[in-house]
Amino acid sequence: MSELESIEASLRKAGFKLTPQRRATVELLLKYQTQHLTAEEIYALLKQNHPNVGLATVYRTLDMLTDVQVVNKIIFEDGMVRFDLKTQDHGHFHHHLICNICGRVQEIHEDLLVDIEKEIKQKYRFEVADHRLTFLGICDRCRQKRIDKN
Amino acid sequence: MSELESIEASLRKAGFKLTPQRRATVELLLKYQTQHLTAEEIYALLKQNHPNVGLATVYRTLDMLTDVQVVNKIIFEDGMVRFDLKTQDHGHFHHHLICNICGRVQEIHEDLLVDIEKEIKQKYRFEVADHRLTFLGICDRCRQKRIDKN
DNA sequence: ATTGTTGCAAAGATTTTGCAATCTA
DNA sequence: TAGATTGCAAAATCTTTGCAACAAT
Repeated sequence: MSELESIEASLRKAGFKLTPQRRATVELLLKYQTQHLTAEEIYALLKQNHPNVGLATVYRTLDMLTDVQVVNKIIFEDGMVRFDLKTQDHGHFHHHLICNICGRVQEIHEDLLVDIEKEIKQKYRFEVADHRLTFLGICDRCRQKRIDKN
Repeated sequence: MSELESIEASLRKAGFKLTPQRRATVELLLKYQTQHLTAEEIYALLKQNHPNVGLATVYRTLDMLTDVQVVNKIIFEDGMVRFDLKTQDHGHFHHHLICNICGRVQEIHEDLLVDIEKEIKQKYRFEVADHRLTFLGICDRCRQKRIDKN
């Protein structure tokens, strides 16, 4: 079963109808998997092939996909709301490196926090269900450019 | 020099005038240091003693305080923009535990990421300038309540 | 006195909602 | 066919801005 089919099955299972708009949105999210798109960006890309899709539908579809756990709704430090397909292999171990210079958002897929979560549980008696970890700084590309300039 | 005086000195140094509205805002942030207030919350609290302060002024004051590094503008997973006084002792080692049940935001003041930042730098050649770490889960209080119920 | 600052109201930006028309199952 | 879904426009939120009056240095 392809990833698309598996997502479509999740929707049906949750009792949602599979409309062309929803299918197109899921396909688009699959295509741009590595990126973190905003609702407006998704809307603009969708318009290219589906000129009369409405922005409200995009918002509603993204909400629904968030509900059924197909996408992650991520709010970064800049306050931008971005949507991101949840994929099996990435699971919940998914952190971000945000470059202060070029603004690029890089994902890293490894769990860095296993030991720290244990520590949190012991010290604060806090049951960790999920976490968000973001590093802000200067990415490799921008660092290289800086060196080149001098 | 009190914390208030030191903040007022920062403002003057940056060329800003010290108006009653600004002083009141800083005093309020000092008073509610442990909390993360939204602009609206700050506005409402301010109104109690300064009934004719404007919301726009609150936003402008908070922007200015962010510029001069007196407050942190933090955007959590819920998308709410919150403001938080930067204090010497807390520095940049300041993480959050957010309870999924009661919504309480708890700060923890220790640097958990020293080793991880080194790893990030080596693996991704990313120069870390700052970080944001948030744990989502169930706080001690809510966990206790759950146990009591059974 | 000069320049920054304020409050207000209007404008922006983003997201949500009401509703009649339309589609999916 | 029945109920969910859509597009549109209007509304709701949150934040910013223009401007004349005002206040801090």
